[in-house]
Amino acid sequence: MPELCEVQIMTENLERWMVGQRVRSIEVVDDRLSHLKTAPTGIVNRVWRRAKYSIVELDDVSMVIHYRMTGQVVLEDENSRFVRVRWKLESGQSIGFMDPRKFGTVDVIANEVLEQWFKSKKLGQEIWPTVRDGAWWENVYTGVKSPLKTALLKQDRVVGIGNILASEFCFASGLTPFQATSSLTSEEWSRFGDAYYKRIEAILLEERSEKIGFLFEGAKNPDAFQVYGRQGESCPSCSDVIQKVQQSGRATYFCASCQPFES
DNA sequence: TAACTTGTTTAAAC
DNA sequence: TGTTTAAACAAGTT
Repeated sequence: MPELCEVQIMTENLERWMVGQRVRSIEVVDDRLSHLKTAPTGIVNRVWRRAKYSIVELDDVSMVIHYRMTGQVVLEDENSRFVRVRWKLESGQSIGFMDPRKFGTVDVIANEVLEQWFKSKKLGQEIWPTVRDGAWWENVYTGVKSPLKTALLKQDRVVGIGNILASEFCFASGLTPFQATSSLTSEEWSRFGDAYYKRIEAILLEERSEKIGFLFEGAKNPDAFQVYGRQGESCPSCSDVIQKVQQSGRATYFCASCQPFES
């Protein structure tokens, strides 16, 4: 479930591993990614993130990685499993795209059309590292009536928030996930603006490493997650119990005391 | 075993 | 038209 924080960390890792290095060959393991067999190799000039994508930029083309549910990039070792494609570097190192459920994608896009390619995805605005204040959030969700938590998942407004961060941000700002987005006051948006950034920073701090712990089998969610996956546990800021409900077909976690809903 | 998990796209509904 | 919701899809885990 890589979202903004995890994609950011994996992008930083790819940057450290690959920039300035020559990709000597690309080894396709999963035939769904056979289009990578003919992808150009060469020096990696830049690695950057947009929304939940990592972009590995060579001279003429970029490889655009989307992790979906279970994708990860790792510096391969003997423990690497579920590798669908690997990039062999001149240094001898191998970068693997591990993806057990195979939902992830790696597109090869010519640099000259990359901007257009992203434009077709109709992606919204970034919320990190640029700090967005309450007025910005209020403005970006103008005209959105759906419940707050559902609205946060709309990638055409704001990118990077997935089902985990959506619950986390609501909790951190003391807002109910069920409130109509259009009914939030400026004061509430202001609280949201203060809270979300701190949550991202805290999660980045805890998760930043060569491997994202919670993405691996059997691993526990980070302590930095305050409500996600914690149904039945006690709320970190009061004595109430964290609840889990279905909202628009997705799991939503919240504390009814800290995030009261009065309709 | 079948339900559950997710981000994204498409279709349908409002 | 713009917005919202539901369904569908991928495949492995429980």
